[in-house]
Amino acid sequence: MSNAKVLPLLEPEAVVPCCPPLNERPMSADEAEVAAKMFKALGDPVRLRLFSAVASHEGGEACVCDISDVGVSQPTVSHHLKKLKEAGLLSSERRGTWVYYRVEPAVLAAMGALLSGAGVTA
Amino acid sequence: MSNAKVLPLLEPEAVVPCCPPLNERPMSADEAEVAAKMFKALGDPVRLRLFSAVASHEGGEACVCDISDVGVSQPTVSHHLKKLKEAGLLSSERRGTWVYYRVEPAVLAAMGALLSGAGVTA
DNA sequence: GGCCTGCTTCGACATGTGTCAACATAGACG
DNA sequence: CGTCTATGTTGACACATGTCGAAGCAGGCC
Repeated sequence: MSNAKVLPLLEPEAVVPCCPPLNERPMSADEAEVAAKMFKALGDPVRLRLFSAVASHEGGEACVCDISDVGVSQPTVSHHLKKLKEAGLLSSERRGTWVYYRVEPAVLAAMGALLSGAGVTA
Repeated sequence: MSNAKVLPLLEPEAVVPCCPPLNERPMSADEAEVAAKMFKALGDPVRLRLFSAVASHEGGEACVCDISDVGVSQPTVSHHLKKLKEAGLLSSERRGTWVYYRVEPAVLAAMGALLSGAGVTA
């Protein structure tokens, strides 16, 4: 565990191109599968609060200890953070004693792109 | 397709003020409860496809018969449309033999506002 | 080394959710 | 009025999900 940490090094091209805006064309089954995962990740109140806590925290990252005051047990907090990480919305990094979570801007942008304009056009 | 299209005429006051952007401040439990409902509604692939089909349809509305080709049975389509309606994302109106569903722009705007900027700031 | 703190994983449980077949309802059309 | 088509509702069932307590792992500190 002491050797190099293999970082993703996500290039700007790697921005999730998941899908066109919702109102551009009917979504394909595959697109919907991908996009629904992201929405579902934010479809739980506890996860939404955790995510918001991380997103609004200084520097865009927060230690678990800083955000675990959402009314559920600590294992549950960990469970939800894992879900958010699996959905690509958060990334985590251990720094000494604490584990820090950070928002993944690319995925957020993708979701925003999905919604933006969806109610505007006809 | 030959009859009149009744446009929504929603007043601007009706915009759902559900919550601040995700990165502005940690969400309260109540806010998260409300917002999570909307995300959860789009957190299913079938619902996402149905919604996208309505949103991308001409005039922003579509008859059930136009969008029910998503690979599940008709009752299931009806069930999901009901869920989307309960979440405030769609509204329905019976016109003669057919029922037309239409996107609710205000809620879409609210969701977009939640996400917009969430990955941009720090 | 031994312990203490922070976080994750495991096992179990209750509840929620997606799905379908069968039935019910609403208009249109004869 | 009877029937046909288009949607919605009900009941049932399998599966996913949220939650917790207990145990495990990682790293700092004495």
